[in-house]
Amino acid sequence: MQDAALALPPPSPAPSPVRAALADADFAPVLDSAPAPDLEELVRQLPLLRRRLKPRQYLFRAGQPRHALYLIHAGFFKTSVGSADGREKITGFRMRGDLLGIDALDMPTHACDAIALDVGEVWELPVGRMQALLPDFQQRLTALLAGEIRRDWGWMLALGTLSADQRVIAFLLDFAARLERMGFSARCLLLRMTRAELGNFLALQLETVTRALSRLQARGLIEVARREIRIADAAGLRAAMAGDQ
Amino acid sequence: MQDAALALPPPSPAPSPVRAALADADFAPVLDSAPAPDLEELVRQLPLLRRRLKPRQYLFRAGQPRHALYLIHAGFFKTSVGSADGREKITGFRMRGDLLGIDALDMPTHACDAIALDVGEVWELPVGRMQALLPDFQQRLTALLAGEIRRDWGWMLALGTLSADQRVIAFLLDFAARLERMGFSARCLLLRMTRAELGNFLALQLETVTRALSRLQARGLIEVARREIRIADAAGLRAAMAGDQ
DNA sequence: CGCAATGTTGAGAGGCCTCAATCAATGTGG
DNA sequence: CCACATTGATTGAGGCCTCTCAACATTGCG
Repeated sequence: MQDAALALPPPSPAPSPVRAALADADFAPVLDSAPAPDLEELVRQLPLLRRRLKPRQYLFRAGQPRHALYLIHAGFFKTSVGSADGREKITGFRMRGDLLGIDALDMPTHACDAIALDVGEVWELPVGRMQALLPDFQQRLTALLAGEIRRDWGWMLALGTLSADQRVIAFLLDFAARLERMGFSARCLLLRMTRAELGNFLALQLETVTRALSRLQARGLIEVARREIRIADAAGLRAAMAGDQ
Repeated sequence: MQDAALALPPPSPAPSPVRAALADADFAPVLDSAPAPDLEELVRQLPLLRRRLKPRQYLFRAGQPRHALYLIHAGFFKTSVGSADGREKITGFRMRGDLLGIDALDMPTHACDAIALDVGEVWELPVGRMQALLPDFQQRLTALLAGEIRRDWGWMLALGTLSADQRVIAFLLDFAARLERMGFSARCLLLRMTRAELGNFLALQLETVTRALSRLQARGLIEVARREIRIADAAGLRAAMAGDQ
């Protein structure tokens, strides 16, 4: 659901059984038969520790002891992994409703860095107590983990098969779809990350991101003003991502 | 643990708290305090359905109903995802001990294709019954899911920051490490996949893979004979991946 | 044995990277 | 309140790595 923008058309009436299984949206009707409420809705009453963060502040770092999971209540975050020789890769941009720290559920310490991109608030979920309070908490964790895997695979597919312009489009469409799910406008995006961070995530140099945005603007598909991006022609973007360069 | 080769040196005594948290090996001592037996060991007695596959045969395809999980008992497999417009990406090469299908645990249908690279045998694990039989089955699933996420992140980092030669080295070292864990030689690799499949996984063209292998051979680091690869200088490979080009 | 699939190597082109300069926005201190 | 430094974004020029297209060798199989 989160990456609906990545897997374009609906399941094709194609040769092999089914394709494009990455689009969780295809299965939404099935899953929604039991109207599952938000995790945030469920834990609203609980006396959770709430933590506020300033821009650029670390929520946690790889290697630090893992005390709990963190449900994002407000703000935007990035998660990243690093290698010993200094290389670094942003693994995702996270927003309200996302759960941070699940990737290290089986470890005593965190496996990635989590950094606030602006002011943010997270709710601390103690895993042990949660399982007692919410009977299906483990199920939810499993679903979130599996969903993260599919999301990662979707981006691996995108980064491995799309050109620079197409990757930027894929990001814009995905970001717009996620904002829309949160009730914001899907037309007017306010990027919370720098060009360098966007390039890191998309496996591009920051100059290439800038140039791609300029090209898309020149084609009349978007309007760029620093970190504010208006989507002028969503259909055109989708076509440009699937069709030609 | 599976990708020890990806995250090179041990945690650095560096500026920020800790780095290189991707190396599960760092945590092995902690986790091994409770000597966890293989999943295969645990289910050996159970009356599981065993399925044999021929080379190039699909175990399952994206979109097909998910009946169970599949524990690889013999052979090598690849998993891949596809987009509606025909792009495809191999998400991993799987071998004995790996569990196939967990990425769709929260869905009624599979989220990827699983294809045997040679003759193979899988054991069918019915999720529902497993949870009754093995009290910590859910825990194991969680660990496997989280491990897959970290593994994916490790490769996203590699593909996003390494050159063609370095990516090939990363693959060879990872493959060797996994074979060694299974009791095979870490010096003599028999690749089960074509150059095209390897290139797809590493986000390279097949010719680039061939050229990279040739260059590594010319530098005396490996010996290539079609799909048989002898690692002549493991330390040199590691240095070439971290250090220079 | 001949065909198909796979792997290797070469030549050329192109997309992205690297290096560099410029500009805008922000905030800091005198 | 403004000079100044800092950060981030944009654009240009040139080079290199990888891709593309092609030919050829090798292996395996019907």
